[in-house]
Amino acid sequence: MSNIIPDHKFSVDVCGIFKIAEILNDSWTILLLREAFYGVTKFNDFLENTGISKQILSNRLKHLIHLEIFELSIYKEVGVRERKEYLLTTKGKSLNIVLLAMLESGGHFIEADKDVVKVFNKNTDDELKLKLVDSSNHVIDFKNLELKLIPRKNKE
Amino acid sequence: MSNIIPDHKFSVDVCGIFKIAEILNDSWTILLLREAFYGVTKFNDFLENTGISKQILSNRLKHLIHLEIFELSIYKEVGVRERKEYLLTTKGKSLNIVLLAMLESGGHFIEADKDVVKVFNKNTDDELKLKLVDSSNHVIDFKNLELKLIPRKNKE
DNA sequence: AAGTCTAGGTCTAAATTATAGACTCATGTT
DNA sequence: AACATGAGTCTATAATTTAGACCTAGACTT
Repeated sequence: MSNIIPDHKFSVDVCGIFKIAEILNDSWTILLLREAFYGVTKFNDFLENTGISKQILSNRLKHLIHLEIFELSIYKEVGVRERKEYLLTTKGKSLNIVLLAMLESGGHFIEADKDVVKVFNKNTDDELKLKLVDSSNHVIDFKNLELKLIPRKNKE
Repeated sequence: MSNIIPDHKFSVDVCGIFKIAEILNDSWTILLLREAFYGVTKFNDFLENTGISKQILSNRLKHLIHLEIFELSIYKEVGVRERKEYLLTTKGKSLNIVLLAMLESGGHFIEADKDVVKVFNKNTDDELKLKLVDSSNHVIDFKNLELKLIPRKNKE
């Protein structure tokens, strides 16, 4: 079987992949979210960690705020000038699953002789993988997967 | 806690997220992979389903072949001209987890009154979610997660 | 009080990329 | 022979990115 999600085709506006494609418009945005998930919040830190230009950073942050992925927060410590922070909203944090999937999947594209970052249970040191689980937390194989369109329209 | 992956910061070339950012250079690439996962294989089908231009489609397909995500396959049925197919390689299929994460997470960005696509167990109709599981397939909460750098360098 | 430093930007010109649409070219069909 | 189709390429225009100079307000130094 060639494709993982066979015999399904949904219109563009009901498929979350399309929404994410709109959000992750370019690879800078992915890198900014990566920084955010690593805990970065400040303009200059995004700048230095990613090598993005100020112009693009400014545009992308505005866009991500507009999408309610980041929110702007001003914080002030005594004796220090106030600083701006770009914080992930709840909606923004919901993207963590995408970042974790990228971390896991991207490992396959790192050269075999390079070190690689993986995810572990910090209590047991067991390596963790993303899998599909049902409502009882049982792992379900990809081949038993089906996509369905859930209607949410308010009709009158 | 603000960030899901606190107190970690790895250099760019050991983090799979960076690799994926390189691969998903623009949103067309995400949409092409989406089509591929839905089973599309032909140039013209990618063209019609996504609205991408021929030029960009041609470039992106070449790039994805270079990355070993797609492979070119020629197939021929009797009495019909031979056709080209762009098939996902094993490496390409390893991106399915990212697409599934996008599907799940992207649902949060679809307007509340719009229909939305979700993932189900086709045998039981139970809704499926992506979660981190350990080697015994036990679900582990995000807050018990830790990132570690796995050395793979061949030293002599 | 004058000058300096810093965070978080904006402005500008040049280089790069994207886009639409016309064109190509080989293989099949009528 | 004429036409259709798949899978592209070519070209000119439009839009984006990039690097780097410039800006501004608040705090610090002297």
